[in-house]
Amino acid sequence: MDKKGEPGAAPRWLTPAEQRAWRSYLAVHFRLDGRLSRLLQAESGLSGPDYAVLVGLTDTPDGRHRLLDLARSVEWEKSRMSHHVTRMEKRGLVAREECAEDGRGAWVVITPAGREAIEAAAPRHVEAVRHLFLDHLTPTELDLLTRVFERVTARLENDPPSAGRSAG
Amino acid sequence: MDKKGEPGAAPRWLTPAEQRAWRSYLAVHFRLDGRLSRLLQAESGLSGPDYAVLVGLTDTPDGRHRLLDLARSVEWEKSRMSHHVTRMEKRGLVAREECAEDGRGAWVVITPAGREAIEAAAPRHVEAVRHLFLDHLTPTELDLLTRVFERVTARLENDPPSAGRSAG
DNA sequence: CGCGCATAGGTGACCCATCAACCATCCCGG
DNA sequence: CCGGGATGGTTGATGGGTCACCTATGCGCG
Repeated sequence: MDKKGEPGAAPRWLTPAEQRAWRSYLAVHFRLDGRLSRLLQAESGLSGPDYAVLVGLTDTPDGRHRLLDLARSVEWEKSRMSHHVTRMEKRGLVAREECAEDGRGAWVVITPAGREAIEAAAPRHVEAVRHLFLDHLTPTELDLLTRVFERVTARLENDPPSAGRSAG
Repeated sequence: MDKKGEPGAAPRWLTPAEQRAWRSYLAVHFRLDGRLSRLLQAESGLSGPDYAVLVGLTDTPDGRHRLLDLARSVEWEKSRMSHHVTRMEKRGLVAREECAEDGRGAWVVITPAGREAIEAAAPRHVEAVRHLFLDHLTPTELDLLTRVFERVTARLENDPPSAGRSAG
């Protein structure tokens, strides 16, 4: 990461403080991700994506969502959701149902087995999130982190993928 | 994410502030990741992992590392590194060489093409990291984030994967 | 009504990551 | 000098993610 010189386009390398910040972010990102998904898998037989889908489904009273809505709620593309639902269907965690109002549509419904799975998984997962992350922040830090990250997310959203900078 | 009641084991759900913090973290994580890797791919024809490998290789003067060292430097398992090196080898970005000192060993060496690739990619990538993330933090925030994240990483490291909590 | 575009969803190919073996070498003790 | 564990690295199966493309339905407009 620390490259020197190389002028010509004057790349503006990161300052040491920026580097450190960025690397610390990456480190948390990688480790936390790995730990949480391995725990989830080991303790509940669910992958991170499985968990996300089931959480998405349980936030509606009847445990059903249109496929694309569900995809949007966890920020996936429809094709990923379609593939994933197919796999989860085979494992009996969710089911597809036809949609009367819209002939092209499909409902994704959580099955009793799916409900059991997430009800077993959720408390442990929440514990892990606390234990591995939240518990190490003071309330002040938690608050600041929230504000910063919400701001970053907002900026990411009104800066459309292909614009912003650089000709490309 | 907001589940209620469900006593019996008294799961300690997240407080609203904690939920917000956690969700803001996840949002940044997903979006930033997606954006950065798509940019890298589009502008330089490198994936995130490709970039990480090349960066790892260029931090030594002769652009070579033992496979396992390289894996450790980017926090991968050896098998992932082996597979990835195989693919990058086919694309001419790196090469494998036999290791004289240790008969089982293998060197991974960056090729001239690899060097070109990363020298083209790095400035753009750094710009993107700034533009999408660092530029939205004040120096104070940057600093606090660094401290918090370094602390979290440290805790993750001395809390071994299978210990810490919960019977299982 | 019929054209055409937009939208909901599915599919297959390809790449990537993980896991569980596996092989070779090194090194230590006897 | 041999047996065995540790170490360095590879491989193949499998599940997951992305992309490009395809189908079918909905919907507006002339």
